[in-house]
Amino acid sequence: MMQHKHEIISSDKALREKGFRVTKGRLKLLALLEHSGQPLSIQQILTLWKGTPPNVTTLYRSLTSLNLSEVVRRIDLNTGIAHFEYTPDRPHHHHIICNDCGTIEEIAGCSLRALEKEIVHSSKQFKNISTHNLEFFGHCIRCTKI
Amino acid sequence: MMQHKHEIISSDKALREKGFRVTKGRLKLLALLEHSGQPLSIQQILTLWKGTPPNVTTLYRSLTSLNLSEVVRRIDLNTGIAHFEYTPDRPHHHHIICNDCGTIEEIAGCSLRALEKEIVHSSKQFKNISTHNLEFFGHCIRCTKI
DNA sequence: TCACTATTGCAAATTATTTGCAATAGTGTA
DNA sequence: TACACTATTGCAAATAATTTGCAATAGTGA
Repeated sequence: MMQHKHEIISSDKALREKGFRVTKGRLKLLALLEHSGQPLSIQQILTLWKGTPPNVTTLYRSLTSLNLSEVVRRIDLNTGIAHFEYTPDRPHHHHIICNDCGTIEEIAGCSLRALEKEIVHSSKQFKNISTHNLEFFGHCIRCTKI
Repeated sequence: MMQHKHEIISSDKALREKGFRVTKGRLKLLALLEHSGQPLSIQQILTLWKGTPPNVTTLYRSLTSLNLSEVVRRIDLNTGIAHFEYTPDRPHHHHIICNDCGTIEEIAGCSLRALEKEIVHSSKQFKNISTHNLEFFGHCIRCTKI
């Protein structure tokens, strides 16, 4: 309980530091994302929303602010639409997506820091890597059997 | 010269094996992608096209076929639109993209095979990874100075 | 509590991508 | 080479995702 409270407060801070306001809608959106435990698309967010959902436009704008505040991460699962996941208090990680059914599995941890250093070291144009997107694709056992 | 011819012929084969036809438009598209040496968006392809460009619809359809033939790879650079790059005779690799100006630098090689094995080993739902998308983001030196 | 400005909702505009259909062009076979 | 078969193309129109403008509303600091 207290921990949950604590997370909300830290998201607050992240937003404020970027000059964004902490609104009820954004908090509810964050709670929804945190709760789902999965990267969600805009449509999925609207479906899961309890009560009157915000306007789609608002959702896009909120997610952009949250993303810039690094409280939410925007990821691309090769589906052509954006997905968003809650990031505070969760280690950076990646996913495997089933090419057939779309099942998403989270992969614990990420060991690419060393690789980033190497890249920055040998690159001429880049001396700084802020982040990376890594997603794996394959077939889950259910879809392999079929 | 001969080498170039050779590459075209192997793309031919890849298309045919998937039951696709080798058309003039597709060959020209492949040549364009190969030549640019960069992942290109649909709009960029149209801009770079010499002579009367194909219809956008055709471009989408051709790129889909080429992608299925594994002669072209569709990648997501977090820009919201699809990018396509030529793959034959080139080792699998990734990119760094500048968050400010969009500069794309190719990173030679890819060392994720071992990681893929580990993942498959510890995953319950996935026993097979067919591919992965990995892109790094940062600021190029030009944009860092500004 | 008040003034200032970011955020929201709504309608409408963009932009990316897909679909249907008739005309055209590749491909295998004779 | 000619022919039949069917994938591909172009065009128009439909979807789908995302963005923009503007007035009303709500969060923030003083």
